[in-house]
Amino acid sequence: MKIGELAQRTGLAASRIRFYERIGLLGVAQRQANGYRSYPEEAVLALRLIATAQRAGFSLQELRQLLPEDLEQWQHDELLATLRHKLQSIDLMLAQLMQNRAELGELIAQIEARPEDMDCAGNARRVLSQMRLLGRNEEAAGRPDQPSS
Amino acid sequence: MKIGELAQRTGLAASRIRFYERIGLLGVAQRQANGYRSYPEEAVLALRLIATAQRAGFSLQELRQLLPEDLEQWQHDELLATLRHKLQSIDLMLAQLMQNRAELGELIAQIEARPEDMDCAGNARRVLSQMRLLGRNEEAAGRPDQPSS
DNA sequence: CGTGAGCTTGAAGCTTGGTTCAAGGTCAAG
DNA sequence: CTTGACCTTGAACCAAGCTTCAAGCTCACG
Repeated sequence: MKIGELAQRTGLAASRIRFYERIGLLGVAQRQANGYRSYPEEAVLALRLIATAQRAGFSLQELRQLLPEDLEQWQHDELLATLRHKLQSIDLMLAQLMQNRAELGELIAQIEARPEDMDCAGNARRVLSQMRLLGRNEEAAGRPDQPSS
Repeated sequence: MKIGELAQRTGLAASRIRFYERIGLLGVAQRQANGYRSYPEEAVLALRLIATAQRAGFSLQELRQLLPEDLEQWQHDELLATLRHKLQSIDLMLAQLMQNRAELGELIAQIEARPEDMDCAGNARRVLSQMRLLGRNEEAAGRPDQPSS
């Protein structure tokens, strides 16, 4: 398929696909006789993986390192090793994402921990101070500020 | 505390803290008589929160919108909704990645459990085509997305 | 007093991840 | 055989998110 179709099917701009090829994230595409790039079906999946991984927080740099070079001349053992390596890297992505998730969850919990406890002065103040701190950090804490350190 | 101490305690560069003030993500810091910025204790928490949220995938733009000036009348529901939406999208990424992982695991198992089947051309080709896809291409589940502006 | 560490400013620079543009070549339809 | 959609290239441009630089002020210490 030509780049336009690939772009349409992945939802990525053609310029972006060319860009990925330029920086070596995608292999060099085959060419038709007229010079047009020609992609196999799998390219759709490849690009979707890249997009997903990006959303998962991976830089293109990282992805380039994670995706091995030329599969054409792979031998069996080598292949298995690479696949397993890939599995590991996916696990790594998962770990990172789950950490992201946990951090976000924490954030939510902190903010959520305010509904009824509002009248609990201690908690309220804690939450409030965090909220305030989100707004403008320099207010409150009304003490003069001497060269403290 | 002065900016240097704040930087040290948050692990962020002082330039970065000034940058956040410049773009309005942090409120304007109070000044000591000599013109030095002076931060309250809470600034430490504020910056950590920002850093955490960033790691959780929020842009500074988003954070600025999420953390409006007058937190006093902050709409918790709105904020919580946004955070939860973010959480969902992380979960979606997780699901996609886990599917990738499962498929890859299957593939490895297939290849491993293939002592004699090698001469079965059909199977070999199927496996090979999948392998190829892992090389410069890779499979993924998911839908298109526009990660950046 | 002067030396160095730390603070100030604005402006310029850098990296990442692309998009846009200009100047073309290709191709199917009318 | 022209028109318009689609493709090619390299180079320029862009936004986000910082860092670095230059030039100067402040402050504690010996």
